Amino acid sequence: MKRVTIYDVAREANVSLATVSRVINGSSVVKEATRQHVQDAITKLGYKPNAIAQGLALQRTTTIGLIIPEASFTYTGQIINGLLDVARIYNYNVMLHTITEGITDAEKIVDVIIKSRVDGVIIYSDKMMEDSINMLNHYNIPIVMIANKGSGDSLCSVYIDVVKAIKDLCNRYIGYGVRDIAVLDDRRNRNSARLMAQGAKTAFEQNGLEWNNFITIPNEYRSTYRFVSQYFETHKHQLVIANRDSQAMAVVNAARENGIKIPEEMEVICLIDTKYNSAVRPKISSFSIPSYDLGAVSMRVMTKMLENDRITDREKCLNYLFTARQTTKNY
Amino acid sequence: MKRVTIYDVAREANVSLATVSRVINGSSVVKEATRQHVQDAITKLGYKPNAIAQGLALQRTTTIGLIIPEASFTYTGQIINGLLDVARIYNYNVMLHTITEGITDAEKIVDVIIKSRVDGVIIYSDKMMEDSINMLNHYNIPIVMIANKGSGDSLCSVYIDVVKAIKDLCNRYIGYGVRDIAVLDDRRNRNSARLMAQGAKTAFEQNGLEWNNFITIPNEYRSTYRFVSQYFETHKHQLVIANRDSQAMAVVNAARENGIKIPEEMEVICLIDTKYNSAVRPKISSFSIPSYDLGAVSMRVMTKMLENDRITDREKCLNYLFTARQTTKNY
DNA sequence: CTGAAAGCGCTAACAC
DNA sequence: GTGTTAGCGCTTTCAG
Repeated sequence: MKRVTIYDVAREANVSLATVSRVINGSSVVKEATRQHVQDAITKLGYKPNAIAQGLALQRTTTIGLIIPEASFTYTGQIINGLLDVARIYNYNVMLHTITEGITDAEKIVDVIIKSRVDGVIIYSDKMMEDSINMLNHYNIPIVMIANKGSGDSLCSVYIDVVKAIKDLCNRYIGYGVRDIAVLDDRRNRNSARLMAQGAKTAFEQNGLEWNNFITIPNEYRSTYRFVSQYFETHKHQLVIANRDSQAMAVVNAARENGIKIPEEMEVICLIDTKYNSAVRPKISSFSIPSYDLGAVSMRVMTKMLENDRITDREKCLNYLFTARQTTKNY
Repeated sequence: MKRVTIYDVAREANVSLATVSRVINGSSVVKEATRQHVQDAITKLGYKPNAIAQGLALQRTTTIGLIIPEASFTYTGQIINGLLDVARIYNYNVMLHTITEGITDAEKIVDVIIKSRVDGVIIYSDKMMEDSINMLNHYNIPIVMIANKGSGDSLCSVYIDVVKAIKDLCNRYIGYGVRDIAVLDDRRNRNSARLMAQGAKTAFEQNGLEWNNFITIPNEYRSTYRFVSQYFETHKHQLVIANRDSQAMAVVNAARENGIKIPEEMEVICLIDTKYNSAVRPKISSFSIPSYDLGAVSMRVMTKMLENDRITDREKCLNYLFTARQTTKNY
């Protein structure tokens, strides 16, 4: 099927291109009769405007780039859903890029992004992408960071205050008399792990205590489980805070296999929970991160930047909520 | 930063646009000296070709559209990863679209796809989307379907033979003397459930037996778990085959809560397992669907279609592999 | 080997 | 209200 262009429509409707253009862009100056005429021609020919040509003429593509870490869809999925739902409302398309830590070269991805002339880019980022962000910033392209605080001229962010979440949690437990609280590393999201540790440290310091219970996972272990199953042969804590629910599950399984009773002897809490938590026994006590909102809000922020709306808050902090389940005692 | 165009480069290098164009497209006719000269200008100015303008001139965008069902990233994630890895190799971009059954209007998404002028579209589809596929076919745009067999003029598919997988499995169990095999519905993927049932039915028929052990999940139940926890109060099977591992987990949990011993009294197997299966106890015996390959192969097929390579097989069947774990006895 | 010029499909002044 | 026309940035004949 030969692609039909605006010329074909113009000829069919006996008007000029300009008029057709006006009709498809909903300009109000067109006389109703001719507008109808053009509409008919459009449907008759099955004409669909060429977004590429529009993009070239308008210098905007109504497409945004989304960059996410590879293989992490379990916890990025909801973000994407939220983002796409909002994008759809505003008629934006989304170009998806993934990056792999240690493999993807910042330069390469920036290259692709810039060439594709997206109107903006949303990055679900770890600290590792600082490079890309700096380079993109140099091109003056609007950026929204998810999960990382920060802002700038054409940079906004939507994040969850991890530090505060963990700090408040630790403060509560310290209040219960608990002193042995450990934070488990997450090699897939080192930054989040770092923030959790910071929260714990702050809470302890506020109570005049010292904290250095960060459990590092050495690189040689292929999975969290591999490591913790060994770790809990010789360790035990009153409370272990993990990043993802899958890690918390690994902790629970490993601890139990080593005879540690959950939650009686050791409690486990995670920061990010996915729908799998509901299928798992015991259900992990967790924070619910509003992932969907994270995506939806960042896309909305992006549209504001692109439409030059006044942005009241360039750093949007979303709330988390703690839900006690089966891996914590109920004090 | 003002965007630098091919003109700027041409001026800087004291050549014509045509020459610059030749250089960036690697044409071999350019004299090495001028080519170097142009290269220098390009790096000096930080020039990056405008893919939109190229798209308009070449009538191709090196972008493909990917359509997946919303909210299903747990089992689509690997597909996307595979697809993007291959796309990256061939320098294709991927535009992501999600559809929600019953909500997204097929017409609307086709509209968006066509307007965006992608070179081809890959659809991870259930039978539901026949409409969209037909409409797209009408526009003569190359299509690759994932998970659904079928082919046509500009249509290829990459799939797993679910029927065969389940048929073989059932045949084996029938050989063990097992007769009470049930297949659990999946409301999120009715088609897959249907194919599983077909496989079971075929196996039984091949053995001169009748089969009608399909467990339908009524719509009023909000989750598989809600339903099965009730179901297993009054039912028990020798083997239950579920589609997703999360469903299998629900079955295991529900059965146990009703005093049914797994795997001694009832075995459970699922078709699709995600990485969560490894964090769960008991580990579900399952087929491993080569999701990554599903994505990677479809993208490779797509590049072949787009590059007009000879395609030997328009319907590519990938292999599954059964892995016995803790929810099956080892016969 | 390189340059001039037409065209890809559309928008947006500027005329009329 | 509608038409004319000059771009948007790039590729690609066709000359030279």
